[in-house]
Amino acid sequence: MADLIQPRTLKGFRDYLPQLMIPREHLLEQARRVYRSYGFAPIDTPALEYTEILLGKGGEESDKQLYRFTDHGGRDVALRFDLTVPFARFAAEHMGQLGTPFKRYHMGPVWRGENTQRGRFREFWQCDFDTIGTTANAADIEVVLVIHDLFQALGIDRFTIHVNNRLILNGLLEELDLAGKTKEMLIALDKLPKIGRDGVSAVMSEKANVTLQQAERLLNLAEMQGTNVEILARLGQEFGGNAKAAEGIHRLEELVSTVKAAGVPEDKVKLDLSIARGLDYYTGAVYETFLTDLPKIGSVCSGGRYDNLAKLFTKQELPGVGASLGLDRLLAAMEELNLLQSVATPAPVFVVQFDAQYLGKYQKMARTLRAAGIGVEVYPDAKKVGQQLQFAEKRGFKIALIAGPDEFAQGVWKIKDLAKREEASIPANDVLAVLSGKL
RNA sequence: GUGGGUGUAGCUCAGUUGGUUAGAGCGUCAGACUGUGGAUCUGAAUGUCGCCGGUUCGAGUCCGGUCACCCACCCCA
Repeated sequence: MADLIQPRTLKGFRDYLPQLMIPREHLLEQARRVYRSYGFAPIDTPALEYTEILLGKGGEESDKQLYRFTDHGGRDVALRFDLTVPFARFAAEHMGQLGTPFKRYHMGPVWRGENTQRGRFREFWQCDFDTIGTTANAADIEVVLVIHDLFQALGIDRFTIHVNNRLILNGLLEELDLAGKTKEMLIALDKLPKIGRDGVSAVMSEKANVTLQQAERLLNLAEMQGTNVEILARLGQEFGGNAKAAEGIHRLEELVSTVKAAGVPEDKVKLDLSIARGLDYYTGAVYETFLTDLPKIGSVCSGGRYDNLAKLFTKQELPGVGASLGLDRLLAAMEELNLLQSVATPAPVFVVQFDAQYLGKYQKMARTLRAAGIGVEVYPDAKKVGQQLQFAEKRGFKIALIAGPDEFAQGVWKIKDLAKREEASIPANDVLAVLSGKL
């Protein structure tokens, strides 16, 4: 009569049932395939790190979100809240064996103790890819290509990659003698859509003693709208005077033209001077990817360039650029947009157990097909055929194989297309070939 | 972390001004159908009304707390 423990999960932590886990694994497979196709190599790092490793990179906000505790040995430890900082530690620790440039991808769970919302969890997977050891714009450009190919591989066409370059803002701030106020300016500009020009202006003057004239120039930058070509032209006119800004503009120009030349549709990339990204370590290109049909869920793939990722851990300069796919946010978005197939089985072929006495024959056929790479499930009970077929369809099997005394006497199997409800008798030796053609 | 909203069977919801054994549809399971599944019919199971406590003769219905989810702020994937 012991009291039952209530089965439950923590806030922001979720279970994944097969209907969700099957597409989730599919996303992982596609991400892995695309990353590898560009030459990114896999790495992994521990979920738990010394707290000092994780602290002090992205400001107080991310510090507050750390799951932090003292382990059994009295060590101050924390769960990683992204894959970038652990990578910085990793790179600093192993640079000698890695060599540069080094391209890696890393997929795994991260933890953030912040408030939950739609598409915002406390445990979620990121799929990062980064190139370190080079400042070449080619690497910045490649990030866009990877993101594009990734979403294409996932069968998502309605998305836009928003691109900006912090050099432009930094250059302008430098020119306005506000280089020390970068963070305040970013935060203020970020509020533009909500509080408007005058509001931002007011915040700037209050938080950073910015004059109206200075604010005007910053706002002119942040509010810039138009096609990529128009924006680039106006940027050159208005801000090209500063060396840093000019460099940023040049990099964006090159990015836009190269991506286009590489065959990526123009409308997939949008220059957006309003995206700044809160993370302090970005210094050049920044990227955010939005789904056309669900922009409110936030960016599903973001990243940028950082001058010196590993400076906390090594004196060696380690510039890099990369981005992170928010696997679980994307999955939540796809679920909401009905982009997920509801399949509850990873195997396409179902073998009806017509009669228990033939179990050996059923399993032999199943093994033959499995050896050819086809997933096959044999039903465990010799229930009525109708029930088994109903089960098979509900689970999402594509093909059912049926054989009883009559079939075995004739040396054939019935192959049934569960969706079309058509069946045909096929000689036992041809089953593999016929199935291969159908799947 | 702050503010607002929601919380009744697996799912979508109904439950009159607090009043006897808490309902529907869908779904699930069994049977009609001992070699063939989306139809029909018959029957069945399932809820500590999120959880804890309070007010009351009596609470799903009121109050407080708590947990979870949703929305906004903040930040971000």
